[in-house]
Amino acid sequence: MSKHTILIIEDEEDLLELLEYHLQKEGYETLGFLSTKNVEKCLEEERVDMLIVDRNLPGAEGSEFVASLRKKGLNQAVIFVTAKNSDMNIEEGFLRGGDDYVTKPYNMKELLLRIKAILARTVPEKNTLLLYRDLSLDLEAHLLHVDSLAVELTKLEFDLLRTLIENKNSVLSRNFLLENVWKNEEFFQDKTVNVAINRLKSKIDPTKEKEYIKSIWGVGYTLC
Amino acid sequence: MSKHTILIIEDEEDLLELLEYHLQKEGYETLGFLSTKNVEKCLEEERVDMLIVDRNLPGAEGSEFVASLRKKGLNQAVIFVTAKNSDMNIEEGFLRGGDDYVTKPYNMKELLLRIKAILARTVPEKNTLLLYRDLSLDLEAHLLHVDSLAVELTKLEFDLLRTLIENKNSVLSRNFLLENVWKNEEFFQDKTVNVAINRLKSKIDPTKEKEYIKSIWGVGYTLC
DNA sequence: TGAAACGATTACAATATGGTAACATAAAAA
DNA sequence: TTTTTATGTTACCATATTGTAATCGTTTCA
Repeated sequence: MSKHTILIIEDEEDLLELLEYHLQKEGYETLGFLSTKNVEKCLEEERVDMLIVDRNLPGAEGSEFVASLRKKGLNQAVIFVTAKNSDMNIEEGFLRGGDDYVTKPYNMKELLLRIKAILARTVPEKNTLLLYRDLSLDLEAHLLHVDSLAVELTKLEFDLLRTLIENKNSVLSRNFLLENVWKNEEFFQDKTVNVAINRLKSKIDPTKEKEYIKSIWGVGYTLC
Repeated sequence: MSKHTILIIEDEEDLLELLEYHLQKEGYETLGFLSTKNVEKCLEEERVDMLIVDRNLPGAEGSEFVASLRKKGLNQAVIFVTAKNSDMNIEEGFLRGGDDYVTKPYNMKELLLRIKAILARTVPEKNTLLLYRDLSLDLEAHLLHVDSLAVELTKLEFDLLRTLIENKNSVLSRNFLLENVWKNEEFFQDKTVNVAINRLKSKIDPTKEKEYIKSIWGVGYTLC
């Protein structure tokens, strides 16, 4: 799963760095800005999941800036950060399209928790993609793309390829595969695996140019 | 548009009344409880859009109660209200499925703003249509338009199509559908789904030209 | 080098799964 | 009440999938 990206506008350089440090430690991508300059362009070019905006910015008021972005279709969640904490200002922030409001000095742990809670609500969960070379297996949609070209697999072939990718650094014995893909190793024979592997190979690589699956003599199969 | 309904669990009776008063003044329906007793039953029977929960409840810990509800499938947003404000407790609240955390004594205006912001994110707008290709599902009016032509669906067919559209990027197993559309997966058989899908298909695409619904052999159904 | 063991490939048959129509029953409408 | 509608079940047929066996090719090792 790819990382969430958080765009931050904060004019105090030290604070921006500190915030970016903590967010990156939590596994987020960050895009830091010291002013609203270039932010719009960045939003057009990058996929951004959330914004953290200081209201006190040089030359612009953070919540007004966000309000103008909202008018242009910004849909991502926004957390306002500010030293101001009078009722009036909090209200303005929410009315101009804020999703949360944190006042300085803020507790970093709390801010991180708020970010996490809001992202959980606003960013739709990505489908789990299993990747291997130019293969991309979408477990939800039950879809395989080979070099971004859709290829149809049967349930057995799909499960087999998934097991191979999930264990891409091991050689899988026929017994292991019978246990994990067929679920009943005693009922079938080793040859069954051979044939299934073969069918899978011919679907994901009909011209036999790419050699995804290698057989290890006397041991089993593995991705190579 | 119908009112949003907010369920409140707060053991201080005065505070509960005050909160209900303000929420009602803002146009919300409220369901007040002095303890966790009967809350589960109420959630089963009433449509609730959000919960406000005090963490300090007689005989139960609010966030533990919410965590247990989440396990049973509660999906609505929860705001915790509490006098506690140590980091540790805020963290617990978020980890147990809270969407926001407000400490007493709280500013009523701010709480109302937070409620509004969260509802805007979590409750799908009633008037929005669910769209898929030339299908348009109006959840309020319980109406389907196919290429702007009205088509009548039964409740079951409607729920089925809604579930398919809401999960348009996933293959849905018959069990998933029995759970989510029929609500009682154990009572019915897989074939029931086949027949229902079939009836739905013939209503939305009687000439079988458009192929909205695809069956994935051995897995389930999906929109294509 | 040659035999044995193992893997690849192909064809075929059995099985599992899905589609469809007909029927039965329960719920809603008239 | 009678009639209509909705929906679960069953039966039967069509088709996709997949195990098996037969055959051919390749590797291993004496």
